[in-house]
Amino acid sequence: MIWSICGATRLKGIMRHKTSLLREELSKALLVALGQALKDGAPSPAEIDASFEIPREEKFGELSSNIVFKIAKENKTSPRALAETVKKSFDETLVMSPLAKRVEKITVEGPGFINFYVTQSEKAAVLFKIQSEGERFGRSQPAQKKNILLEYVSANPTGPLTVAHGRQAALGDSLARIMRFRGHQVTTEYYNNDEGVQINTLAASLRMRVERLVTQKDLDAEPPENYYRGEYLVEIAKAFIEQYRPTAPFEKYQKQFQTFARDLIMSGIRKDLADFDVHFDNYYSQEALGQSGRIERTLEELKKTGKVYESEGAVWFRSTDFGDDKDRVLIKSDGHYTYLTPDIAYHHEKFERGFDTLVDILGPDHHGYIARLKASQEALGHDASRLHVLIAQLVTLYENGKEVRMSTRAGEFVTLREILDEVGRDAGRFFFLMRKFDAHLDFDLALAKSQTPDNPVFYIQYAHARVESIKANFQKAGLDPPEADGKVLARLQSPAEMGILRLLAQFPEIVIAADRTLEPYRLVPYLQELAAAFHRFYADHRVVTEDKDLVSARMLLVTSVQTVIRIGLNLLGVSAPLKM
RNA sequence: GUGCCCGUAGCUCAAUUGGAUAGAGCGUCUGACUACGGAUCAGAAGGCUGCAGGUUCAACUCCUGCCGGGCACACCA
Repeated sequence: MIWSICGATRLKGIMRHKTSLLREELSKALLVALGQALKDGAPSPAEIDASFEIPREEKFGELSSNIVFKIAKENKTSPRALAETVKKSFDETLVMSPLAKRVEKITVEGPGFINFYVTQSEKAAVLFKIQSEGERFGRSQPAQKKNILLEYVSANPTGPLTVAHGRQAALGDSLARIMRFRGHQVTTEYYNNDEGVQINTLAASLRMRVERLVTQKDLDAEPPENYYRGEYLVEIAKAFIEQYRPTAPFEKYQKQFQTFARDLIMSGIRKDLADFDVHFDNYYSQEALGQSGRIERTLEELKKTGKVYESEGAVWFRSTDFGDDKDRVLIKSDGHYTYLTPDIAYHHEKFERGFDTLVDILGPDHHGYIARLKASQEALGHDASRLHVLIAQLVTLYENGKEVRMSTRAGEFVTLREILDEVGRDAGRFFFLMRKFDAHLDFDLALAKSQTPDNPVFYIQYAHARVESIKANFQKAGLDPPEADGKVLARLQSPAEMGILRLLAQFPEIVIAADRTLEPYRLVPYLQELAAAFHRFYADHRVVTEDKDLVSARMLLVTSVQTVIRIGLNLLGVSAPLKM
């Protein structure tokens, strides 16, 4: 049970609902001050709001505005001089304003930054907010609620998931969590390439393995170049033999070859994903798409746009009209579709299902694919800027400083399953998400496995567990439930405590940024910093003491840290253990 | 050759998307436990942000040209 939301804390504060509005209040006050300083040519409220930022360093206050830089020139004054005038005017009105209780002072620094410093009670008020909102803290309403289809992993069922897919899975799942947390409507989908050339190749590869096993010939020979060559197919071949007891001629099993490996591999993929705690709302079958006739209909629609032509016996899409660097084949001269064609129909269908935003997560080999896919949707009348294609870059595994070879032999690779077995779900996910998805990722297996403070996952999780033991200690002491009001919270004064308050207040902004940029990794350095601030506090502040008010205040502080760490880890898909 | 991404401390990466004295972790060196979990904490050293120009009040960030690395450039999927 979560201590803070089971009613143990009584909030007597009267400032509970004020905190979120401070920025707006300051915005208004600044506008007034600017109006007096300038007489005409004052910026719009939106411009002022956009000029606010959270200063990197604590000594520059809680909020900072760079508005004067934008308007000093057209007003023929220096930024610094304008800022001073604004400050003067602001100070004069502040005295009589209700803001006086919340804003301690404003200063002009550097070339003209206007910095706002808030009062201790204002800073501490974030604790009320966290206590009352609980697990929903940080969930600010997006300006625009989106209805998003997030497609990710979508690995061909021709082999087990690799580390690369693991990264995509971690990224997609975390993004879904973040977007949902923010209030967007999200549907997750796995596009299953369950028919086509690669499945035919898979069938042929399986047949070869079965034939070799049954006839006991060429068992150690390298499979042909274009076949799937992984050892996993030998296992599948054994299962096939177990089930069908095949005998020559093997042609008669063609249908079984076609589906057996595919379905077995797909169920393995689903199992891996489930163990990685990744779940999809839909699995979308390409085979079903083909049978529905949608591909043909989409082709007809494309033809009507006049962007389709025939040449050299093939059917082409004039994607160059939409910025692609060359036209693309839709139907090969042998009559088969290219890979692109069903995918165009699939994305068209996604838009037609009513989603206003599509997000695809693809591997780095799909880089050149984006332009043509966007071109096709543009041609079909969709807004291509609503299709976001994220390319998750490659993962290199290291163990004790040495690279773990991705392919020692043809068809051999490190699987997601191995990562799960080696380092576990939490560390696996965390490490996959630690870096920007479009940057190459170095994954240190030894570090991920280690249970020392060097390992960022353990460092953060430990902070969460540590709060739990403080709570246990508090209960053991048999103290009354903490009571909190402004007077009690005023006891939080030390730099370590103020640093934590500052970080807690920033959490909502971090979530917004992660959502806007589709970058879950932004939570990682934040959580590391929050955990570090907590450990620092812990080192020289005792929570459970004889001082009743101080105990209340600090209990509120540490449980708030625990709540925010839990929310943050949860958004990454990493567990927040109470004991380790 | 063309297009996209990247070049920041010895190593792995940040930098609020154009803001203030470029920050963390690891590694190196020096310290702290009869206290709620030392699975922790404090301190030091370490930089011409690949190079050269340009735009700006302000450039790691944007523009141009080089140098170095990665990826993509199929009637493959």
